[in-house]
Amino acid sequence: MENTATDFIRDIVREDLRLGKNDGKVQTRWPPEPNGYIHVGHAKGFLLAYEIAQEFGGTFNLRFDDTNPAKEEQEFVDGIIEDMRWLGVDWRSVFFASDYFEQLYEWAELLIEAGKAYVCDLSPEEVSAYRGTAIEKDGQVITLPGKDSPYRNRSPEENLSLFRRMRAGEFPDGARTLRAKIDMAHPNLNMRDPVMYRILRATHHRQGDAWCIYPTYDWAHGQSDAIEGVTHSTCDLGFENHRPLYDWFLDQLPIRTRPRQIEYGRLNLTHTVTSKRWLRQLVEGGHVSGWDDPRMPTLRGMRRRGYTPEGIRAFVRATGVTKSQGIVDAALLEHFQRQDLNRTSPRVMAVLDPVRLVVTNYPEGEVEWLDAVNNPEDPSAGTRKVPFSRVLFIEREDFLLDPPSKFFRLAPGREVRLRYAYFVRCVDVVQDAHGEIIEIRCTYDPATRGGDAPDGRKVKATLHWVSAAHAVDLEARLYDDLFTNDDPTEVAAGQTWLDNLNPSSLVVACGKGEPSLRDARPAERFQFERKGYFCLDPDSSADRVVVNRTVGLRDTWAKSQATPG
RNA sequence: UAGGGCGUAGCCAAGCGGAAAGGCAGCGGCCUUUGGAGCCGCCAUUCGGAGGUUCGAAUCCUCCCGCCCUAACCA
Repeated sequence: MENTATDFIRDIVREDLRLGKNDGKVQTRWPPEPNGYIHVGHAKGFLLAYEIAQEFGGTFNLRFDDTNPAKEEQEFVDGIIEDMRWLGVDWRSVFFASDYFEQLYEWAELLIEAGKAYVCDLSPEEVSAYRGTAIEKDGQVITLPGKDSPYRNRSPEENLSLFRRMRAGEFPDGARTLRAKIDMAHPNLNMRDPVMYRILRATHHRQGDAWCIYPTYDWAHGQSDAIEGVTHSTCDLGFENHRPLYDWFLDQLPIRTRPRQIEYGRLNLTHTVTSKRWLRQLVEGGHVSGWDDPRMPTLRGMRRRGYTPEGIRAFVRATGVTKSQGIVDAALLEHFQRQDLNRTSPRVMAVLDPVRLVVTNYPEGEVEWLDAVNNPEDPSAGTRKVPFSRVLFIEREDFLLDPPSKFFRLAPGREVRLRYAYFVRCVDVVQDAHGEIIEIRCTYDPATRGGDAPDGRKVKATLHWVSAAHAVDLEARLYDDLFTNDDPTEVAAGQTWLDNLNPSSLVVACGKGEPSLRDARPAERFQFERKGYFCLDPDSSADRVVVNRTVGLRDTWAKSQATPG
């Protein structure tokens, strides 16, 4: 794979290698919690870890961070694996933090025996108060120094006994915790005797009811990295101030390898949200059709929309790896999608807003099968036959009764080319009682068959079209930004972030497509000439063709119309 | 408030003491049987601000300003 990318994390890996750390090995991992489906932001995370392992001849593993049975489900582990595979990522092994519960438990006893952990009977509110959690005072937020828990000085023997009874299920949920004995005055709140175990009776998706105490993230994460032999443990900036704790735990344990946590800024995209909490609300609130709604930034949403794995990877790569927190313009994602789709998508003609065009001097009942190029970017894609006949459909917006000067398309008396077919000249227009155009009447020049005029005359426009008698009906789902503003988390006074939803993020059009579309398979991608990239939706059936617009073509004409002047 | 981070063009982002890469967006033009694609050109006298060190600073030092994160028995 061609990837000369470099960034501060790769610099660290390179330097560690140069210094001979970790016996010259590189091992990375990606540790999702199986509590939802993954999105582009996650893709940045695992692509980074995966590609680093590849570039440095190392190992990449997938590990599910399943330490909270209350939120996790098998459905999501399956979904995450499926989505990662689709993006083209693979791994040496799939691990589960829950497989380390016994080891973690033993290590916890080790800490207790060393006087480094204790069982605490404080309630969550009390823990928070003793910790010196920030409070508001005189309009100012202040942080108080922490106070020792009254249970902090229990003997190792008593702690061990209590901890074993916790595991044995002798106490109710939430009654006690095991806490690390670090420093209640530490400026980093994470170091003020963090909780290592909580009592929680919930059925774990893999462990069933084997446990009623569960390790917290902090007590499980670094240890899992160490057990697996991870050398470089990447995560997002949100975990920066957990690093001292990550290191502290590792310092107490008899481990053979020493993982290093490195944080990077997460990927945010304009006009969408990338937070499982918000995405879940969109799904559960019915604002989208599901986790795979084509407007969702989830990998399955993007897949259904027709985005290509290559395009997504190129996009993620282009955004770089830094510690700054930015919002990347969604136009960059679209750019990489168009770039990939342009060279790979077969072209097809489809009309999204059809209006009848009758070629008055073309023989009734006659059909010609004309040659059309499948992909001008790829000669090996070959050609296909497209039927031409007397009655056609063209795009309603390609005709104007009274065109402005810059409008090159069809108008009364004007001649244009029908792609791969003939030059036609508009000779008449039929309107209904409301002035709505119901039929455009043209004559064609038989000498221009294929689209070239032997006399060398030029036309200013080439239109796409379909033969009415041969057309397949299309339900075209046209997507726009899910949210109207760049950053949907910015909420106007008196509103919620849901008020930022774009009411026209989905528009359904009833179109007409060339007959080859009848044989399309779900997920198959096309370029509808002059309109955009589309793919077949799984909602399609034998008598219904449903397509999703992945992304439109760049349209400088529409743009110039949108901003007159 | 404390602790941890971050500030280079509209958006990402290189740069690490010798004198502002690149991509996206935008704007012109060429070309075109997709107003697509492609091609060419333009787009930061300046790097959050102010001082200082230096022959020389986006890069080093000092102070200031702004923004973000954390303060769950979530991850």
